[in-house]
Amino acid sequence: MRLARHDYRYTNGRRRLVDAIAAAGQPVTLPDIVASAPGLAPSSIYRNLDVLERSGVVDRITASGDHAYFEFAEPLLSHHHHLICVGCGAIEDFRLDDDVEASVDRSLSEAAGRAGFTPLRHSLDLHGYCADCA
Amino acid sequence: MRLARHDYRYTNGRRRLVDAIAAAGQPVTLPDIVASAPGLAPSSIYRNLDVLERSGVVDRITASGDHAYFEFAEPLLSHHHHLICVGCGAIEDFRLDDDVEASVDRSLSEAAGRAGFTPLRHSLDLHGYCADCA
DNA sequence: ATGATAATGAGAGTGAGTCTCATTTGCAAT
DNA sequence: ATTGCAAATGAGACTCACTCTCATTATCAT
Repeated sequence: MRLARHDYRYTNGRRRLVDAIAAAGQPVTLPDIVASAPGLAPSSIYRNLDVLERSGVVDRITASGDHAYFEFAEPLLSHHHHLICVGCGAIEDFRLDDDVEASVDRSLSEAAGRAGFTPLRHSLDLHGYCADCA
Repeated sequence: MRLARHDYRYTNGRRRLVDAIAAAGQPVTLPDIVASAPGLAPSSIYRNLDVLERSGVVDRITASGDHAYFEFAEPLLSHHHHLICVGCGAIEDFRLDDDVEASVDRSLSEAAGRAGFTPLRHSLDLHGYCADCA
């Protein structure tokens, strides 16, 4: 369990939070979580999302819109990107062909090198209208 | 002038705002703008950034961090991506080779098609440490 | 069981960004 | 130039996502 490595306890609330994210199957906001796990206190959810992020369980997605989105971290899911609907704000995951991903990585490394930049990760998001909003 | 098309006036404050963004040469936050153009009222800057965004003059970059970043829109600059420093939050522009860009576009279109998604634009950002923070 | 310590939750607090509205400015037409 | 009017300004009130506080409660090791 990833929490144990950081001296965090696997409590009831954290289990329900993880379950709620798992149940959604796509990135969720705080209201999404409250809706699917009523009774969890918002302040605790935020605190625990933070703990989970620090422990490498969850990634925070900062898109434009009122709320941040959360999903399981890339070591748990596999590397992927996001379709972000500019209409309703929904975020969906998708994957890219390995060869394209590899060429992107190569190009990014070059660009980083030229700028004296130490790369950690990249994000590639497609913005547009989802099937419902089109 | 792009503002005219939308019945917006090219006022003194808007000129100073545009000048401040131009002078920076890289994406800026509200505090950056206030620092380089003292006397501009924050409420007016925000209002005008909104006007400029709607008019297609300025793009808003929503990264993690306290403030949104603004830079000239892609029709004015050319298509580019961002190096985002997770240490200090600074954002720098960079370009990708045309052939890589083209293959990314092709792959994104395919992925969008599979999901019934209507693409508008993509964002590709590299997160890491800038030369100063490394 | 029992103690030490971390987690919880309710509500107060913070701060970026937005809204309001009385005043000022830019623009067009006389 | 002047006048009239609609749009822009700016100071401050307001909103609301998110964080912090702290007294209470749950978890874990012994």
